[in-house]
Amino acid sequence: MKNECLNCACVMKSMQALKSCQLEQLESNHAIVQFQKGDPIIKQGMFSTNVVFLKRGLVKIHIAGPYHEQIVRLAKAPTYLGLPTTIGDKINQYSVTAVQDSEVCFIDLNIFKRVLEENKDFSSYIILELCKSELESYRRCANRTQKQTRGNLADVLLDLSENVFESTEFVLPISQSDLGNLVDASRESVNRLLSELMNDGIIRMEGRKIEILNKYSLQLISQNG
Amino acid sequence: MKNECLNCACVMKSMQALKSCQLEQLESNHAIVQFQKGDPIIKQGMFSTNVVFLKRGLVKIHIAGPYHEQIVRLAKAPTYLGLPTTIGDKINQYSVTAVQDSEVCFIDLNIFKRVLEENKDFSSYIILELCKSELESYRRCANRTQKQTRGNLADVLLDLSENVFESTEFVLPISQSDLGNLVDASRESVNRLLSELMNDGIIRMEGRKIEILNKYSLQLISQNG
DNA sequence: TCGAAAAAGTGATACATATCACAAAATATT
DNA sequence: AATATTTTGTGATATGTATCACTTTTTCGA
Repeated sequence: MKNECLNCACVMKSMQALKSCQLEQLESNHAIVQFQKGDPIIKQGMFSTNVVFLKRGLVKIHIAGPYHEQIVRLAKAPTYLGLPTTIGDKINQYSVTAVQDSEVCFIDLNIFKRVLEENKDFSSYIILELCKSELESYRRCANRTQKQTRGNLADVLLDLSENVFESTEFVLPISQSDLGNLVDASRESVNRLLSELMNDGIIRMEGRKIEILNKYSLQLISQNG
Repeated sequence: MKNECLNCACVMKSMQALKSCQLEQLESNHAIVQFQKGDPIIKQGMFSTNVVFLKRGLVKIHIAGPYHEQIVRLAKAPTYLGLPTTIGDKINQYSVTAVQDSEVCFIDLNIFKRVLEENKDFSSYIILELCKSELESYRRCANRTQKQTRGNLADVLLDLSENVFESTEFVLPISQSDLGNLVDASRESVNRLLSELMNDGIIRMEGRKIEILNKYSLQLISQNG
């Protein structure tokens, strides 16, 4: 009987493979669940007792701000989800929702913590990831607040193209309203700015299908106001 | 010969005391340095090879945004400084500057990492801190971007009063210009809003000395626009 | 397949806040 | 003590974006 965890990125990403006894602990205390586009995976305000690992798919990480929902970022598989909110607080401090059909592995928090304690390399890896992720969150926040919407929108389009879909042509995984929540703007502003980008021949849009025609212009817009 | 680290909050904060051999490792690989108000402690863009622990004083953590410097937050002793930027990247991704005379302990990163690996409780503690800090940074970002300046300014004043100085009367540790960098507003706006708070009898100001006259009003302003 | 709900498109208007341009005050610096 | 530099105070103006109010289109569920 082969151990399912053995080839899972959850483990692979931690450079040093876990010992087989640790693998077994994970194996017997995890659950793999399928989620459909739109399904909530982690819900802010609920108890969290599981570490969540995204095996396949794309999700949005979002938090209830003082006035509206803010999308912190999109995350694509393979990656841990909600490590901070699972370890940092018994109650989820943010939500995670599938924006594409996704496959998720739930790992019992206590087991995860035990493996973390038993395996130095694994815990070093997790500490490193947490540090990087916090750095990233500082940078994101500085950009969001200082750039104006046009620049942030350009950033999102570039990120989707380069990192998420790795193509100049892709289908927007979220609504314009959510795009607004991701760049701290209203749905209407996003719409107007997208139209503008179309009129300027920088992108082509048909429904949610987007093609980036002029990446260089987008980069300029991202950098300047 | 007593070990200086023994009673330092750097160690104390990690619930379980370190073993004496670990204490000795820290003892022989740390350096305590005094900083004056205005002195840079960590500089963005420079190599980082030390974990930094703030023993005494008050600092600002700031990052160069696309257009101007942004103050991520103020941090008061005792606390680790720049764990994410020290562990997460060889090059500092943000700066830390003393805003009051401060005392800082530099610990060699390799030693720190070794102790981290050798002591489960310590590494659990650090992981927990990192998670909490990331949660906090999400929350802060959502507030900053969604609230308008008046509310953010009220937040800062409340935070200074309640958490930093623990008094309704205190001396502003930073300039109005920096206050602007902390609430994502221009120096002029901050100035006008402070005047407004004075005229409304919510605070009293004489130079940088501030007294909060009506905490409840400030809380209201923090919550509403 | 039809009706309802959600998403997208677009004009008019309002407003918070940036920016510019100075003057006055307070702090450093030599 | 004298001078330079930083900080603060305040008006006038410009502008990016939110908000409101509607229509059209697309998507979804019964």
